Amino acid sequence: MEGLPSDALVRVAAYFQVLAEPTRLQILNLLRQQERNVGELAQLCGYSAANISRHLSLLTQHGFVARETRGNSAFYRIADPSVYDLCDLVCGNIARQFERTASERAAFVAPVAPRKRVRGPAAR
Amino acid sequence: MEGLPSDALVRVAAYFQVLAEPTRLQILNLLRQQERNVGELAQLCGYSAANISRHLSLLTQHGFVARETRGNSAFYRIADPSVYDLCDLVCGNIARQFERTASERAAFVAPVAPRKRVRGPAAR
DNA sequence: TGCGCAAATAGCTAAATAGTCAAGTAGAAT
DNA sequence: ATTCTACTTGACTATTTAGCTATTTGCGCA
Repeated sequence: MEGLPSDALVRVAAYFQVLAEPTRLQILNLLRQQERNVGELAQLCGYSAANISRHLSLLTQHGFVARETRGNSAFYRIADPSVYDLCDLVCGNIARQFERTASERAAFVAPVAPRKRVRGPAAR
Repeated sequence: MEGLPSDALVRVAAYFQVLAEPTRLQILNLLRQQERNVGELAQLCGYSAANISRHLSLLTQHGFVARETRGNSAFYRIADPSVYDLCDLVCGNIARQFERTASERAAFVAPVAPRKRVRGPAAR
């Protein structure tokens, strides 16, 4: 994405925006296993069906999931599995950040030598 | 990211949120070439230095960029190049979406056979 | 034809946030 | 020391949006 025109950046940002919401990530996670209808997803997520329906609408618009109406339910399934690769990449980055901050914290904590516990009376 | 606990989803969502903003993507794009100070970035982006400074603060907090003060300027550079892999992946997905919608559009337009232009008088 | 259920939408509220300008802060240079 | 410059932060506004409840739509079925 070297020299992207500004409206391309807008589009990429919109794509990220769809994924920038815990409830939508949870939905994607649930659909990883199997397709689900709105009511099931609502119950599993612990939100109203109206809310989940909106999220699903957004996910559909952006091509993350696909809708199929069957009986009088609407079933949703993953349309683009590559989103999971994306999430895995992000998880990796976050894990690295964790290590980084952990070692930074260590830089503050470590200087005081670890006290040697001798016959200590049950601490705490 | 199979069975992530809900606070992990919150963290992943926050990560995506940082990238869900055209101005921040533009900043990351600019820093791809070389490090820059706040004033330069502000001018290149066409926003106030205050605004850009805020964006840079967020990017720094999340480990995307690193700050180094030199002279009386603050220079920023990319701290985690893997963000570009992420963006490339997203660009690929968006491109595929484009093709998909293009072929869907074609399904509406194509049925009318392409008219054969015969000695046409300058159309339009 | 009308009933009943699932999903989608309308309308609302509260919270988050990108942008602004103004004020504060901290080095550099005179 | 004072001033200049660059960056940051405070305070505000406007916009977006995740959640709710209530209503409408659409399909299956009696």
